[in-house]
Amino acid sequence: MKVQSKKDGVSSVARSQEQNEKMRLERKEQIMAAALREFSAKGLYATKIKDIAEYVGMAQGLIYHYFKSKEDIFTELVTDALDKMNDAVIELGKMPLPPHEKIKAAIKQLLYTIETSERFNQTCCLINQAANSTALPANIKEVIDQKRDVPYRELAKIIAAGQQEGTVVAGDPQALALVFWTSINGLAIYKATRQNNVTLPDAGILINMFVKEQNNGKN
Amino acid sequence: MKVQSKKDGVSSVARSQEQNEKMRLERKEQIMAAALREFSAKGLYATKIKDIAEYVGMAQGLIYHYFKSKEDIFTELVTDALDKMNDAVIELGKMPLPPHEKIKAAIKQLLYTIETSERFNQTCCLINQAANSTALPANIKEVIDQKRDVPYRELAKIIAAGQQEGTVVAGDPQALALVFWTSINGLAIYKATRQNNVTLPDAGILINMFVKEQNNGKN
DNA sequence: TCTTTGATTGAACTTTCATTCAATATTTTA
DNA sequence: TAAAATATTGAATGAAAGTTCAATCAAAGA
Repeated sequence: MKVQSKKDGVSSVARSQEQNEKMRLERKEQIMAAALREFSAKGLYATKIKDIAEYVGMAQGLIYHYFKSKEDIFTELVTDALDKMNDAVIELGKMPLPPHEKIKAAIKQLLYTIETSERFNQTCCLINQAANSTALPANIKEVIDQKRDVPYRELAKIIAAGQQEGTVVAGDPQALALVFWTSINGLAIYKATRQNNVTLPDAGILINMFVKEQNNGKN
Repeated sequence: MKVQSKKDGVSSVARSQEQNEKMRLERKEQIMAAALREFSAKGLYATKIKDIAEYVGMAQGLIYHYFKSKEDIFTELVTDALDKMNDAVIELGKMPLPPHEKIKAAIKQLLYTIETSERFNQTCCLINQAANSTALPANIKEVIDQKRDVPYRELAKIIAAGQQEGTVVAGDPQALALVFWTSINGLAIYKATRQNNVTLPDAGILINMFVKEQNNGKN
């Protein structure tokens, strides 16, 4: 029975087909984590491959063993981020709750995530950069154009449903959804760029902006 | 009496001391307008001097007759933008109106500006990029660190005063100010990046988020 | 142990700019 | 009109950075 000593200290029975694949994915994940950190802080063009490689602790050239190009890393990060965000929003829509409770739950969850997850905030920065730059390669722009409107649309549906029930404040659902997401996004970015003592709004403040008062008891 | 024929078609009595200075400033203004357009869409590092020069219709080299460097243009743009924004907010604070009316006026004015001024929206994009990038040269970062908190602080004061009077919604003033500006900023950026049919929120929607209902009659 | 495969390195290659500069054109002054 | 000052051009320069590659190392299979 052969035992392999791995870099990460894990020893196991040889099973290299899968093991190799898994290690490769772990390595890619390391690179992507470093790239997210760098890209979210500096953007695609101010981030150097050298920065990412140094952060991971590998030679520049090795990056190209795992990714075709710098833009490729960026594209993969942005695609993943948008997909996860969109999946979460679609899940929210499917939850067995009345619309205003969905909104309350979303606000609480999002604020908690902003408070606790540096990675989430970095991801918001990344999406922000990607969505607001016309300088990106065409393939990234396609991905963005195709995916970035989903949260607005889904939330607008929930808001419209809540207005039907009389539990959500009046106003064009699209417009309200827009304000909702720009706020959340802005808060995440604000937090990401000043780790120190940031006063984030209490969930109640945001809930009051979207849910009618009588439906906003503490729970 | 000598008559000069100018590029811009203006003929006038020779008075070159001032005239030259004025022409120089006009030229700088042209460059800055082009640079704002490019920087706001692409960021500092994805924007090439060639892009700016082409947009103005001059040779690359000539840019350096008017500015020391690319970063210099960026710095000047960001400084001007932050100063104007801060001046406007401070003016708002001094207006002879009760706090909630200041907020209502600000929302109306800002939404109208977002609706009508492409330049304002570009400026928001520029500030957004500048404030959220750690990749900028140190001197720009100093300018930003020093100036970017003014609108939050000033608005928080107004909000706190309104709460004293019972006309503004409850919640930490800092946090409310943060939501206010992230919303405004987000809307401007949203508009800037999709010129087509964007549904901006009605002023009433935003006013209801910050001003108590009984103080929110149409006027 | 020997071979093969994949991981890793770091230097070399190449391209892309920002910036400089010598030359030219234009305007102003005398 | 001639000299001086200013504006303008576009090519040259040089540095920075993305990407490639030949060589080395490490692990796995036979």
